[in-house]
Amino acid sequence: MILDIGEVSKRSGLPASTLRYYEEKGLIQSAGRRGLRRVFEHSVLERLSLIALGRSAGFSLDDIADMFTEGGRPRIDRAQLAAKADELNRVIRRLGAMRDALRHTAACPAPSHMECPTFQRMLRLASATRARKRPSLTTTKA
Amino acid sequence: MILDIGEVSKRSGLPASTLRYYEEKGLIQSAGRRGLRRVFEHSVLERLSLIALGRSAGFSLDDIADMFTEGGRPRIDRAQLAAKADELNRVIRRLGAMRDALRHTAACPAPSHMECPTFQRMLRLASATRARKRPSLTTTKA
DNA sequence: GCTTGACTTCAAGTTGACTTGAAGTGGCAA
DNA sequence: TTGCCACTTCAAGTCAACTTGAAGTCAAGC
Repeated sequence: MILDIGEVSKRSGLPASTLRYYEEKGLIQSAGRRGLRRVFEHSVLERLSLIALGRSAGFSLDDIADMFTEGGRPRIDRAQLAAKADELNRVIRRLGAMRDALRHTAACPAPSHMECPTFQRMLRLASATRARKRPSLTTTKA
Repeated sequence: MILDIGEVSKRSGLPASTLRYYEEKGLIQSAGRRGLRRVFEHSVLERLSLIALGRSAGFSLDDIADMFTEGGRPRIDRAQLAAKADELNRVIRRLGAMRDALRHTAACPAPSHMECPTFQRMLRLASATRARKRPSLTTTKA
């Protein structure tokens, strides 16, 4: 089964421009061309799922590219996965504390948040969390 | 107690350029100038903690600016906080599932991850998680 | 045979949060 | 008084992951 870029776009939910970009980056390959047009094998969809997975686990496209350039099929280092899981776990804990503090603050009767000890604890927690480059998440851009 | 930008930088851990940038964005104010130089009140450090908190909870700088331009002291909408907490909670659940799946996969004896049902479930989970703009988190830049 | 519109390339633009560089200023220790 | 160097401004650069636009190609349906 072969697909043109429009079909892959439709099935994967990714715009064609993104697919071209991914190809340029070496994340996916087309099976060839029909005229000018790229022709994709059906398996590219599986590959794209894998890429989505990596992205949502917090890997960069470059990280992901490294994961399966070798050979052709995904080669994923189990130790790397475990390390990523641990990292994720730390993030989750921190976010959990943040969520709880947010909830408390939302319900807190102190006239100013500044006088609320939970809020102050949250402040210290946040300040301790330096060294992250990007907004950590949920940049949903309202 | 007043501080020059170098001192604020040292105490907050933020580069001076970032402090100027924050001032330009209206996130912090200097108490005035001594000659050309900005003079900050000690309270700016508290403000910076607050900003760090907001950032780590996933608010953009603009979001944060909105939170305390009114008046001068932080005005944080409790409903907004609660909403953010809920959003955070959804993220946490998703990340938890991802973490578990990563761990499973790291330990999974299937010869190829593709044959592992948990891995496949994770793939579906990841594919369902579209519509996020930025890499969700932990872009630690190895 | 001709139009249509989905495809193509390539360069440039976008976004958010900063950083960097060049060129200038001025407070303060010696 | 002098000189250092932390400060200043302003413009431009960076980064990742794309998106957009202009200009061109071409397979297929009418």
